[in-house]
Amino acid sequence: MNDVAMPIGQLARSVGCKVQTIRYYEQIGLLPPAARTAGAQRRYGEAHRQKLSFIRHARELGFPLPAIRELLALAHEQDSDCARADGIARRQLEAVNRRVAMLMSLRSELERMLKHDHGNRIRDCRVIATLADHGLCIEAHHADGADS
Amino acid sequence: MNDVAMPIGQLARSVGCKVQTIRYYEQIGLLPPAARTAGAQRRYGEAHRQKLSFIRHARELGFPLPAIRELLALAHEQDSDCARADGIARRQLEAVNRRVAMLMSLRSELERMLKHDHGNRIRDCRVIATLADHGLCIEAHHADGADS
DNA sequence: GCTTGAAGCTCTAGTGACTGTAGGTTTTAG
DNA sequence: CTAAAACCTACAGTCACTAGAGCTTCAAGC
Repeated sequence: MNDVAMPIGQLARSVGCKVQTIRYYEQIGLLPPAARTAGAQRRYGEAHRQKLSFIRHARELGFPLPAIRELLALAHEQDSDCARADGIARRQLEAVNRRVAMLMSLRSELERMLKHDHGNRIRDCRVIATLADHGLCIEAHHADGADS
Repeated sequence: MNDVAMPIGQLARSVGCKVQTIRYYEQIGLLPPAARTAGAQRRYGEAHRQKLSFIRHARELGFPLPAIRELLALAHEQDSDCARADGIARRQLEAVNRRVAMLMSLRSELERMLKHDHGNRIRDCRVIATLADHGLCIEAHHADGADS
């Protein structure tokens, strides 16, 4: 294993993210500053790789960076209570559940829009009509929080 | 019906969005500029309300603003072909399907993380462990990888 | 007609989580 | 020793809003 002295590009490839993302994480203090060569290039070891991997994995699960920051702090204090980490994950699960539910209803509406589209002219187009008239929806999706 | 001369706040409430959002849509040219009172306040009629409703509905369905812009243009030329609108909706459906699939796998991992969490100390915490070790995943979520 | 408070106005900056670009320097393979 | 790839900093841009400062206008009650 090339445990030490890994340049940033190699680290990026090894965890599947962009070089700039790593620099960004360092900039906002999510990753500790890397060691530098005489020419000021970053060099990483296994500890950094693991931490970055943790961050990326949590990001893929949809955790926002503040939550990840908290999880990282928690992971460091080995004897602290698990309940906080548990709570963060639970909140994340609830957010995921909400998003899934919303997307499923959106999907059914899109499918319905496409299935019933008989006209080949805009004035008969179900897609446009459905979007224009909220009343044509089966379900109301205007839950609350705008989601990205 | 107060068909004409509706101020921005009332319009915002009637479609369930923020006042700033409406001004933003006007600014980026998604909504045509409103009529103004002598004192330069915006006043809206039914046509504006319908257009804004269309936009909000499409946003709730996950359409990005450029796609909505295209749909609005399409809806205007009443005799153009429906295929383009259809294509946009179809692409959107595919995106929604991908997102649902991803979120479902994320959900199952989050549930697994929480279910198997027996330790009440961080060192036994499944949540932290799962995030730390990518190998504990059932499925890999790293959709695309610019890997060697 | 006058007052008052809610609602409106513009303009600017901030959000989250990156991504891209310009212009220069360092490393590394041949 | 050279040339190309990878690296560096610093800053601007993305998307779709959201928030705030500091001011003006509107509508209702008296």
